[in-house]
Amino acid sequence: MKLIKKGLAYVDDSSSEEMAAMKGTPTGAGKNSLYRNRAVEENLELFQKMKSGEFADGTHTLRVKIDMAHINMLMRDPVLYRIKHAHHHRTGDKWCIYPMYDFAHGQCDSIENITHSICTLEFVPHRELYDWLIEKLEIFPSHQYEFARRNINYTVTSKRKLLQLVNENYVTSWDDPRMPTISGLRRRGYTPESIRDFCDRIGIAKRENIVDVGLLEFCLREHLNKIAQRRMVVFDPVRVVISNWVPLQAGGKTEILQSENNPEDAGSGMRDLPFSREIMIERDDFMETPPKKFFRLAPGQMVRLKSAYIIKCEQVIKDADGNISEIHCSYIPESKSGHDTSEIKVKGTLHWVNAADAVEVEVREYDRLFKVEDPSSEEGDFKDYINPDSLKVVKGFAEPSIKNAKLSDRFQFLRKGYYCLDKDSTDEKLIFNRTVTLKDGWTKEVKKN
RNA sequence: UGACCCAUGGUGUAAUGGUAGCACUACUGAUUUUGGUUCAGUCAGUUAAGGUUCGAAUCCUUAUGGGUCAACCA
Repeated sequence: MKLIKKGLAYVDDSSSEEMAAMKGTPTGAGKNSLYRNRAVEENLELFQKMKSGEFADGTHTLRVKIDMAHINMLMRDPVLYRIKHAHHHRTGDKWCIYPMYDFAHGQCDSIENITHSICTLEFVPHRELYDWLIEKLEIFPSHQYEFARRNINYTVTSKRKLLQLVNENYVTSWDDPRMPTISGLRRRGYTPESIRDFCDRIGIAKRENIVDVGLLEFCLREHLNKIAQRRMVVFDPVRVVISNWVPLQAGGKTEILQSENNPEDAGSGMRDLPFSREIMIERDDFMETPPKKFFRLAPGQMVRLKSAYIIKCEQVIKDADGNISEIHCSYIPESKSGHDTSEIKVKGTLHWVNAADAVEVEVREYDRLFKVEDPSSEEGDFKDYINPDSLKVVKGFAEPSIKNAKLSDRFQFLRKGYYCLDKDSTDEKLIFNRTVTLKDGWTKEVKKN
């Protein structure tokens, strides 16, 4: 109203197409609207009618009168209000006009006495209009400051693009653990501390950027390493029989061992770990003909079982197809963890679970959502570059203490990665999300050779 | 054929006109009952050309490269 009365705003009857045609181009001036010089009284009356719903959607707009030849296209008489017969939760159906973003922006900031209104770089040209409106409206002078948005490689951060991923079912929901949304990251197991640390490290500036997702993962691992409870879970098991352990049937027993919950946190305590004649280890922790520097199990070689004993591989049992079905090992009784008097030094330590009470769990392994670093800058649609293998569901066999897992717990599955319980879990079936893997020096070593 | 924004190692980000630094990554090595962690170290940078200045990443000019702008979207 103030602008109309000042003779700075007018009601325009042009259609959207007509207005676009008269707007000109970045290199050519636009033309004045036929309705630009309406009398103040007439404008007030028409605007009143727009508001009260006497016109159909799209028939009229309220525009501000600046300069149709302005070098900044946003200053060529931009629209302030358009008619929309939309139901509003406060005004119901009585109020039929809605402001454009540029018109509302400065006033919202001003009403709240915002001194620094920050936004992304594409709004730089809008600042001129923002300032112009504040000046003419004579309201509190908020100021807009622009910075570059933060991008992360192998994903998209645009809300509009993320919306497509949800709507078109490329992911299950906004909180799908592959989504770079707060709810997605949270469900995936990211801690708030790690996200804040990441934000501090990447800083803020005006230049285009794509931050390496590796930095986010570094912040995450650094925090998780300090707080995550250690557990042992075997994913692709092979059975190991401790040949010199007395079988249960012959009076042998299950020994209860102790293991620290977190070696980085002295106050985190210990937990019980059953150990007996038959255990499971990771299939790729054994090789019949190992390369150099393979510090795991191999015929005749010794390794330590974490928090348990040192074992020596004596014999490999294969099935009819030649696949390894069992590995027979002897254990060194004097090498018990914490009471080792054997003086044997081994290079490798393996995680394991006791076969008799292993708990089967489902594990969801996530990978990057896109195959390329910057999906939006590639040819064609960004969705053409979605990684089809971003979710892999696998089985795991966990030590019995896993049954006490709560939704808020963070775990490190030894030598594997960080995991958390997913909300899809039931009492019968525990489901874990892989938050992030551990740094893996060995695969790198293998690739070199 | 216009206007505006931006340009520092592979990545991200610092440096009243005064020694180009920090972090991640990569690579070496040490430690390790997680090939994790930790510790020590190495490689690597001011887009280019002029100008101003005792002195330029910083100021000026031009060039080059990248981004943005023609919704009744936000």
